[in-house]
Amino acid sequence: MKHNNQRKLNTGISVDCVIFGFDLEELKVLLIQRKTAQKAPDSRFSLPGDLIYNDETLDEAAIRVLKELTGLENIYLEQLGAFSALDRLSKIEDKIWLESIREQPNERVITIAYFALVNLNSFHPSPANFATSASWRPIQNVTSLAFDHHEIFESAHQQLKAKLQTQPIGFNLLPDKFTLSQLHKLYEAIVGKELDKRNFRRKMIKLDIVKKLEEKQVGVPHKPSNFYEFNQKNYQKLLKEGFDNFGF
Amino acid sequence: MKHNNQRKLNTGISVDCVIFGFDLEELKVLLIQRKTAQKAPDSRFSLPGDLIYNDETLDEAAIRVLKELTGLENIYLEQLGAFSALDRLSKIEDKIWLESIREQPNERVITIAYFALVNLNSFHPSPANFATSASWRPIQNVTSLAFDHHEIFESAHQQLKAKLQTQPIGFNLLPDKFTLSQLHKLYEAIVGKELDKRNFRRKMIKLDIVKKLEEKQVGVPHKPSNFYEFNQKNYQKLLKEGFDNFGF
DNA sequence: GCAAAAGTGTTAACTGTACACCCATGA
DNA sequence: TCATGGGTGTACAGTTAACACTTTTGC
Repeated sequence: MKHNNQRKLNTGISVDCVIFGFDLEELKVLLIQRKTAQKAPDSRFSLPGDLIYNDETLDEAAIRVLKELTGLENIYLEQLGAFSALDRLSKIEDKIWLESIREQPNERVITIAYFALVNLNSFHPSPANFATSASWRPIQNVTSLAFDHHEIFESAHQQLKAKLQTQPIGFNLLPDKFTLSQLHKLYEAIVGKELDKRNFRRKMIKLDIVKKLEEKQVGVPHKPSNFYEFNQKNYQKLLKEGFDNFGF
Repeated sequence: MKHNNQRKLNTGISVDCVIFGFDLEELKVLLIQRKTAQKAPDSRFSLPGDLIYNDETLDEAAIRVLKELTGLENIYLEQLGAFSALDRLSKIEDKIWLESIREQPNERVITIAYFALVNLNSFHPSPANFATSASWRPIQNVTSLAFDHHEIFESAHQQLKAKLQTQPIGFNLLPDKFTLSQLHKLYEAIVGKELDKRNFRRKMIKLDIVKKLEEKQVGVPHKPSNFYEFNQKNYQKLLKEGFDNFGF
C-alpha cells in the first residue's frame, strides 16, 4: 500500500457500512449526521462511508471506515453487495451536501455496502471519533436516510436476520462473558419476535456453542444469572457448515 | 436510458456473470474464450462480462451481458457481490488480452459478480452468439480462469449450493416439464453428493412445490417417468420465506 | 425375458413446540 | 416478605434417515 500522500481516491466507488450494535436491551445502528444540511429532520442521517482509494481492496476500505469512525479493529465485517441507484441526487439536501464535500459531486457513484457487528460494551468512543457526530439509533427509529441508504440499511437488517438462522454470528454483538438471557434478548431483538425461553436455552446448549463459566452476576435484585462464553472451536465449525437446515 | 451513441462507459466498474446450466446430466457453466491469447491452455477461459455504462444500473448491465451472450431474457439472476482483486494483472496473458480490448488496460477495475441460472433446453445458441466462442463447461473441469474469475466462480458455486438449502431456486435450471428423477439428479449435481431417492421425492411432494401432470415420458426403454411442473404459487411463497431452517 | 430406471412404505431416532412452576437475590 | 428475573422438564407432534422390492417399458 502506498503512503497517504500518494494515494489516489477512486471517485466512482464508495463503501458504506451498516454497523449494528446491541446494548443488552435494544438493537442499534451507528449513523452519522451531516454537518451542513439542517432541514428535513428525518433525512439528516446517513450510513458511515467513504470513497475508496485505488490501492486498497474493498474490504480494506470498509475496515478503514470502521476504524476511523469507531476506533475499533477486528470487527465482524461482511460484504452485503453493490448498490447502483441512478437517482441518488433526487433529494435536494443530498445534492447540497455532496456539493459541500466532493470535488465532483455529480459523478455517478457505485457503493459497496458492508454490514458490521460490534459489541457495544467494548466500544468506548473517544471525542475525536465523534467529531463526525455519529450516534447509535435504535433500529425502529431508522426511517428515511440519505441517498439510497435506507434501502441498504433494510437489506443489511434482512441479511442479519437471515444469517442468524443458519450461523451463530449473533455472538459478535455480545461481550465475551454474557448470560443466556442476554443472548435470548439479542435473538428476539434481531428476529423481531418472542422466542420460548426454555427451548431457546436448550437449543443453544445442545448446539454446543456456549460454555458455562463458574461465575455469576453480582448485585442484581433477583437470582443471579450464570455467565457463559462461546465455544470458539464449535463456533468456527458451525460458521463453515451453517446449522442444519434443508436437510441435504 | 440514453441512446447508444451517447452512452459513456464507466471504465472502473465491470459486471461478470457466472451462468449455470443443467443438461439433465451435468451441471455446467458458460465460459468464453479469448480471441488473442493462445498460450496457457487452462487459463484461456473467462467469465462473460463487460464494463458498465454510466446510465445503467448494475442489474441492467448484467441483464445486457446475458442477453448479448445467450440471447436470453427473463433469466434468474442474482448479485453475488463485488470483487476488488488488486493483482488482476499478475498473469501475463491477462495483461496482453486487456491491452488488446481496453483503452485503459491498466486502470483498476472493480467487478460486480452475478450468478444466473438457465434452462439449457430452452437455450438455442444462434451462430452470432457464438462469435465470441462461448461454451458450456462441466463445473468439474473448471480449474483456472482469467483474472480473479476462479475465485468468483467458486463463490458462485458455493452460493448456489447454500441457497438451494433454503430456497427452491433449482427449478430455474430445468425445463417447464420435468421428471422427479431429473430434479433429483440436479440436486445431487449441485450439492455434490447422493441423496436418498425416496426421501427426496417425499420431501419435494410434501413441500408442495411440484405438481404432477397427466403426462409420461415416451420411448424410454424402462418404466416411463411422470412429468411434473412447479407449483408457482407455493414457489413464490417459499422464495420469500425460505424453507424451515434454524427454527425461529 | 432381460435390462434399465421408476416408483413406493415402514420404522426408529431425533427435533421442534407448547406449556407452568420454583429459585436466589436485594431491597 | 416481596418483587424480579433465572432456571428447569415433560409429553406430543412432526421430521429425518435408513433401507429393498415391484413395476413398466423397449429391445
